[in-house]
Amino acid sequence: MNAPPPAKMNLNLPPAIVYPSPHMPELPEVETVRTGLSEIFERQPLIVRARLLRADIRFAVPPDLPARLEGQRVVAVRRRGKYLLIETPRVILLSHLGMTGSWRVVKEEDKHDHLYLELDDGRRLAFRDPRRFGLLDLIETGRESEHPRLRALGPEPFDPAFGADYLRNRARGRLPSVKAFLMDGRTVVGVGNIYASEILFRAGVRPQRRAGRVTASEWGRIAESVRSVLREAIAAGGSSIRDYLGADGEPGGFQKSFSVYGRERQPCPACAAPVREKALGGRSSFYCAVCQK
DNA sequence: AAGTAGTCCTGAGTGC
DNA sequence: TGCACTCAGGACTACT
Repeated sequence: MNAPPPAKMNLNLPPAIVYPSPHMPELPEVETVRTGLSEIFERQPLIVRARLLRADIRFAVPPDLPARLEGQRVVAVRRRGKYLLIETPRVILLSHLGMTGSWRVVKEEDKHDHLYLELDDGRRLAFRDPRRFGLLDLIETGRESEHPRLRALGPEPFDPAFGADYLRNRARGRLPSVKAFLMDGRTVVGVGNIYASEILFRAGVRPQRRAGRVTASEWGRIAESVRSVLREAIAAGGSSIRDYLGADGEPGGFQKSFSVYGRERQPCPACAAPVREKALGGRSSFYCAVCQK
């Protein structure tokens, strides 16, 4: 798949940069996939056959997964954080796209296809994941809140329970960086490495600030930025569903613009000072030292 | 208990 | 051209 944007590649581009999609599924991409899957499953097709091609992805896929899916009708597709829940009356197929996972309607087989769902409308849906960081599991319908992967997740960014007060209370006394704090799925779901930098740029807060030292008004801007950055990214992805889920499957036209991510040494879009890069907790982080305090 | 480091994987990019 | 090496990322596990 596409590599993340190497900054050197863009040295001569103007500040209003549009990068090729890094194609890394953060919450907006997962929501885009969810929308596409909902359309595919709109008429509640029967899964006539399920085929597990390899079970050794990030976590071992239960061997009885195909058998328990066959004969079921998909009635809904939901999202929790970056997890997708493909729901049937008896079982829920839980999937996480990891870094390189995708769901797509396929005709041709690929060596990175790990699960096929053959539907009674003749379509074949593939879970494809070259790096195998993804996850596939089954949950009994109605018991998703008990699943170990979902149980400890924090609020959705668009949930009323998420907001400035929530963040401030939770961050009290915390030593880790505000960026690591935001990326912790127990704090809030769906904020990955790319959007964490973008969110903190919009909020005017440096990523390396200790979470416990962020002020109330800064939390207000951060909470608002979490929602607005993700909302805009979802809106941008909405038109690219076919790129993710089309018959050809290649994510061609999806483009996304970033203010600071992947732009070290290039001008800040607000003040033109060079964007800085700093590793935080082993993850590359980007910020403007002038605009972010 | 909170915090940190290590781990999984493979394609793309880089350097020689 | 080919090979060795590094890097990217989410989120878990295993330490301190």
